Amino acid sequence: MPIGMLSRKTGVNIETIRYYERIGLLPAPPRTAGGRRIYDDGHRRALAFIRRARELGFGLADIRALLALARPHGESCAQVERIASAHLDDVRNKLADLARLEHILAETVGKCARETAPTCPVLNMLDPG
Amino acid sequence: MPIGMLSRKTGVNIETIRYYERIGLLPAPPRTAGGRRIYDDGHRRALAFIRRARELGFGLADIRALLALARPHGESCAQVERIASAHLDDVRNKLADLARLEHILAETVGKCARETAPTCPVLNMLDPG
DNA sequence: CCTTGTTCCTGTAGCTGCTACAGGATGTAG
DNA sequence: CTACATCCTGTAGCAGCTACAGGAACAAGG
Repeated sequence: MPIGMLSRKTGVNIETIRYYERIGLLPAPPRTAGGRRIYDDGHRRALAFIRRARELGFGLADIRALLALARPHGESCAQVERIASAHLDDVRNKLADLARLEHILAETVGKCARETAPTCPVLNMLDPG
Repeated sequence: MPIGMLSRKTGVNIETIRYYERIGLLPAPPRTAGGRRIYDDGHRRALAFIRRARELGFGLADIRALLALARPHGESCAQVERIASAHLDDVRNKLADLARLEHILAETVGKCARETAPTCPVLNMLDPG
């Protein structure tokens, strides 16, 4: 199948597919006589794998490692788990940061609605006096 | 004060201060005869403002707008509030996304610990079968 | 066979928000 | 007067794409 169809099937942008090939994340497919890429179902699965991993927030370096570990099926689960739980830690840290953010912002914007302050509550919070 | 002291006082990297100047976020200070930047307390306050706003997740475009609105004190609070609450929406969306992520990852990594699956649970979830 | 329209190709540059050099000039303390 | 810290400019790099420009290839209709 040509790149456009692969793009439609996986929901990954054509430019992004070529980008993944360029950085060596997705294997380069064979070409037609005219030079167009022809993909098979193996490529489709690999790209779908990458896409799901991206949706879960894994970085491309992690995904590269995961793809490598996905080949010899069976023994390397411990390594996979290490990558995944490191990423989970990361996500939890970001979550905590964002929650703190949300709290402060919500509070400050809330003051705007109550309209009791003489100066803008948002600028007030940002201004170091 | 020279740039290094400003950096220490605000916790903003020297390179970042120069970067802010280059993109027109922080006004260019006067220089010594030898060409070194000399900052005053106004610069310090502006930079501290920028820093707090960055910590709250505002983008540089938003900060540029906020800085402009911070000058004519008093009337433009509505615009400030619009920027802040748009950002708050953004933060809440990201928060929801991350929470979903966290849930899926935690569940999957949890399966690894229970060790009952024949194949790696993480790879299993990523693999589109 | 020829045209039209779509798809595809390569290569480069842009985005955000910094950070990290290289290679040199300047300021300050002993 | 010499060290040494601090500063200068300019460029290039990071993630992870996205958006062109300028051209070639293919499928379908006449």
